[in-house]
Order: sequence, then structure tokens, then C-alpha cells
Amino acid sequence: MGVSLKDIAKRAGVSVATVSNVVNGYRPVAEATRERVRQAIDELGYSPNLSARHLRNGRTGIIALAIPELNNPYFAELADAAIREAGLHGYTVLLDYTDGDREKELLVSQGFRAQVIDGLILSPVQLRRADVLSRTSETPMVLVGEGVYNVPYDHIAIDNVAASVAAMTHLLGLGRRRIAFVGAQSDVNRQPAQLRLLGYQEALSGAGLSYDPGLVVTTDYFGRSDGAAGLRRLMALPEPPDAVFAYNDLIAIGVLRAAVELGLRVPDDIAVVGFDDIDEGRYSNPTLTTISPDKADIGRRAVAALIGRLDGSREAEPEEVQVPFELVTRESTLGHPEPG
Amino acid sequence: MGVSLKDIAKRAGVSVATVSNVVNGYRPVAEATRERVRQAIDELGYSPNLSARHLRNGRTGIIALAIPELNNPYFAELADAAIREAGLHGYTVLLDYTDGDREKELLVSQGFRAQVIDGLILSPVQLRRADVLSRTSETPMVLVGEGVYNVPYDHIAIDNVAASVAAMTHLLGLGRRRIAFVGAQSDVNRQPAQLRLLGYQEALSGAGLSYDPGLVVTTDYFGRSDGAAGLRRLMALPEPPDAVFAYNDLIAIGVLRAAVELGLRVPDDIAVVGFDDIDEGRYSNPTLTTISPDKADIGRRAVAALIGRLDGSREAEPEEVQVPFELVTRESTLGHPEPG
DNA sequence: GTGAAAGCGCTAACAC
DNA sequence: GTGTTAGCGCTTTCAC
Repeated sequence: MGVSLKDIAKRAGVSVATVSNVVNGYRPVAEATRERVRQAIDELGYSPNLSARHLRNGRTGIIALAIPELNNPYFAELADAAIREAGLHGYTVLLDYTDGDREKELLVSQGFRAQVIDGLILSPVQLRRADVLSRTSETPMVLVGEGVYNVPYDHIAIDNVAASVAAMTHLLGLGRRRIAFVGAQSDVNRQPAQLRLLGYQEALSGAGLSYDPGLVVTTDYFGRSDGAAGLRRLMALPEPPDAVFAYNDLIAIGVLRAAVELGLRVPDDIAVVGFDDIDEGRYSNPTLTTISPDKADIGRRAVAALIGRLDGSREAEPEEVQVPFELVTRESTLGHPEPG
Repeated sequence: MGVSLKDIAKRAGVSVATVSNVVNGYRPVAEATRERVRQAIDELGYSPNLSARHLRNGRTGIIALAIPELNNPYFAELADAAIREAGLHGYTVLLDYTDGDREKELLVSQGFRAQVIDGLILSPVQLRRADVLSRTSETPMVLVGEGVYNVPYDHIAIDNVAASVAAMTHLLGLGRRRIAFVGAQSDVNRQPAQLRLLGYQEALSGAGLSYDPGLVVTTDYFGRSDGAAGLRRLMALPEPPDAVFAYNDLIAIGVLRAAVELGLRVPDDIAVVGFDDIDEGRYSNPTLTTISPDKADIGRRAVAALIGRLDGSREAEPEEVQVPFELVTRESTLGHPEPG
């Protein structure tokens, strides 16, 4: 199985306990002894067997990040940040997929994998508040995103309602009056969609506009194709919209694409705002105005909070951590710059 | 530490060996006994401790997938497929980042993490053949992508030269004669870029065209911004190109964006072909003609090959597995359909 | 400052 | 078909 503590101990002429102490530094070891052990380790090329260590002390050094999917650049960026931050603390990240499926989210939160991981960061999509409250697993957990509020777990997210209002205010300020929302979910438990829709409604009523349910498009999922299909439906209305606020950037990009296919000019005929600020929107034609949550910050804070719980340095009550966001204005609402 | 085999054994009134056999099914167990054990497991909520199992049999059930980055949708899709396939076989995937950095690729291939993982799938970018040949780690490894050839490891990839020729043949067939290549790498060790460039050159000479090094743009990396910068440089030439073959889709999308900014019509003024067939290219404006490797197949086969090595079912000599590819033609070479 | 030894939970060889 | 037990590599308590 490779080199073990015992091998080193034999080589250095000391006990395994001493080698362990050199490796971990829990107890002082005489300088000369330490040196001999060091040398033996170098010569034999020892590295600790993590399974044995875990079996002993109940830790694996692995945390799980459970997200709906990786194909969505938003989660890819989030995962990226989380993995880097975890690495800084000596933790390894295991990615888990939920497919945005309630059963899988439940499974993950209930401690499927609990034997392998020290803690869990979950980005729930369908999970209900009651599901979280009735969780029995003792594995520390941190929530990210909009899934669930008011539960006894650290929760890292932006203020979705405020962000949506900001997006809408921008559109309203540009004089748009028939603003559609694409990406509502038929499933009432798809929380994030609810919050963004709420912001949409608040902004409308704040501007003295009435809420027209016909302008709210429900989608099955939140991909590019959903956005494209959404715009097609909207443009078939007797009174089509002059702007779209999309649940996320992927949907918005689908809208942009459908606009081209329908021969519409963006933003002249229809302005578009997305949500997430994925890289793709910086190079789309036209470029995409969007809400930019600080994704790296979310990943970092989630990992930091979880590790704080793991090592006991974070003992305060679970916290709702709000991460900053920004409205990034680009061509899909402001128009193209002069070519050249 | 949670429920152990011993707890179940006590509850069911049998030995731990029997419980183990019920759980793992290595040896037959009488139906009645099995039932009692099953019940005890359900009541107490047992799940095996993987660290202990690993300590015993030297397996963790975890394989690592080391890729340059997740932000690139190509790798996100690949990872997605690999993770799903691994799950089917009861394996969990640990994602590792190399940042396309030779040092990190070396570290990974040399068995950093070796204690945690049973095997490794590596997508090398900078690693040299000699690096791979001098590898000492005994952790089974499978290579994916174009990094390195002729090494004693299973290697899953498409035929990059043939794919590049296919892309070029398409452009040549459309009558393009000044075709640029964007995404060559100054570092000669960036293998994939070399192969695609080779295909580019072969196709040119096959068409009786001379190779103009001025039409080959070297980029630092292979992102959207590199593509945009590349096109700007090309269009500043005295004799600008009438087509671009991009090293990958991200670069191609940067090219599409820069074309808009420069006031060029695609494909009328300049046709564009990418490589990878990421989702993004299906919804870009214009949509992107590209080479479509079967990414899911690559992920699946890599995992299957690795697991075959792990469980001993794959004993043949290491193999170069060629995965099919396809040329997908879209608007960036064929032009827009009529709006409506 | 150092060593001996127990035991974490599991599998597999061996005995019955 | 079932039970007993050694031992995987490690940390940690208790002695010295």
C-alpha cells in the first residue's frame, strides 16, 4: 500500500507516535529526532494515508458542493471560486449534481455521501423550507442562492428582489412600459424565480403600471432554448412587449437569438436584461445588460462559512449573508456603439 | 461516529461478517438472516464508512478528473458526462484544476492526491510526452484531449488533424481563399493547437494554396477576448482574410463579436468556423459553424476505460481511442435564413 | 521527549 | 451458511 508511518519509524529508529508527531506537530519533538524523521520521510517518500487518518479522527478534508448543473456557466463560475477557496484551506471539493430535482436535493441534504464529506454547500432549486427544517443529517451545511430562506443554516445570496427592482428600474428609466418577464416557473417552489418575479411586480407597481399576467412567461427550465421559445410566444401577443426582463442570462441569450430570427432590433424594438452576468453575455451580439452578483464572493464566503463551522471557529447563529450585486448596462438596453 | 456494522450485527443477532455479506453480497446469506439484517439496517440507518472500507481494500471509489478550467463550457460538458458515467459505476468524481499550467499538470499526474483517488483522468494542455513517460505514480491514468500522443496510457480524443481538414474543406468549398487561423500558441508544447494548425496547413496545400504565416494569429490563451483581439489584428492587414478558422468556439465567438464591432458582415465579409460545438454557439448571432466532437462520448469512454483498469476488466495494451466528430454548419458560414 | 498499544470500521481468510 | 479474528494506517491516551 505504499509507505506508512511504521516504515518511517523503523527507518528512523523511533516509534510511530513520534513520527506522527513530527508530521502533525501536535507534541514537541526533539530537534535531532525530528531531523532524523524528516530525512526518513524524504528518503522513503511518505505521504499520509487519508483514509486511515479519517477513520481515526472522523474527518475527510472533503466538502461537497451540490449544484443543479455544471453546464450553466453561472454554476461553473461559482464552483470555480469555491474550489479555489477550499484549496486555500486544505480542503478538496466534491461536486454533486442535483439536476434541479427535488428528490436529489433531498438526498444530498439528507446526507447521502455523508461518509465521505465533512460538510456540504447546497444550491437548492426546488427544496422547500420544510424539507430543510426537517433535515436530520448532522453534516454541517451552508446554503447558497435563492432556494430557501429563514432556516437555521448559513445562507449566502444576493438580495434578489432588490436586484430585480434595479433591473426593472433601468428598463423603466429607458421609457419601456410593456415589460415582459421570461422564466417564471410553474412550480411554485422554484423560489428564485418567485423572488425575481416579485421584484418585477414591485417595480411595476412602483412605476404605477399595472401587472399583466400575459407578459409573464413560464418556462420549464432556464436554458437558452426556453428564452427563445418565450420571446416567440410574447411576440405573438396582440400587444407584444417592448422589453424583456429574463430570469437569467441563458434565457436572455435565447431571447436575443429569437429576436434576430424574428427580425427584431435589440434594443430598438425590444430591450433585454438578464441576470447572473455570465461571460457569454459580454460577447453576445448584442452584448447583454444584466445583474451581476459577485459570484466569486458567493463561492468564497460559502466555503469560508462552512469551514468555520467545521473547525469550530464560527460559532455564531446561522446568518443570512448578503453579497453585493451590480447592474451592468450593455448594448441590449443601451444600443450599439457606432461601428468602427 | 454513527452506526457501524457491529451495531447492526448486535441488533440482528448475527456476526459482523454476515452483515458485511448482506451489504456487499460477496457470499450467499440465508434468506431469513438477510431479512433480519436488512431490517436492522433500516431501523438503525446504517451506511458504510467509506474510509474504513478504503483502509481495508485500498480503494476510495473516487476518481479525479483534471481539466484546465471549468469556465470553459467545453470542459464543463466533458465533466458533466464523466460525472454521470462514473456515478453509474458507483464512482464519485473529484474535479481538479490545472489552469493549463504545466507545473500543476505535472503535480496532478505525479500523484498529488494519490491517497484520495483510485484513478485519474487528465486533460493535459502543456504536458510534454517526456513528462508523461517519466511518470512514476502508480495511480491508473487515462488521457483525454490532444495533449500527448504515443504514451503508454489509454487516450481518448478525436482526430484533430482530420477534423481541422474538414473545417477547412468546408470553407474552401464556399470559395474562401484567404483563410486565417486564430488560436495558434507561441508555446510549441501546446499540442492541440499544433494539430489543428497542421490540419489547417494540410488543407491549404491540398487546395493548392500557399501558406501565409501572416494569417496565423497566435494567442496567449483561448478565450473569447483572444478571438476578438485576433480578428482586429487580422483586419488591420493590407490583405485581410475572408474567413477564419478558430482553434475553438470561444475564440470563434470572440471573432464574431469583433466582427460586429468592426462593422463586418458574417459570413459575407468573413466566414467563421469554430471547434468544440459548445451550446453557446447554437444561440450566438450568427450561429456558429463548428466541429462537433462527441464530448459526452469522450467523457463516458474515459471513465469506462479508467474503471476498466481499476477493476482489472481492461487488461489490453493502452489504446488510442478515436471518438467521432462531425462538422455542424450554421450561419457563420452559410448565412442567415430569411427573418420571419 | 518518547514509546506501547488500543481501537476507529471494515473485509477476507480461516474455521466450523 | 455463519462466526471469529487479524490487520489496513493512523491518532491519542497512558506510561515512563
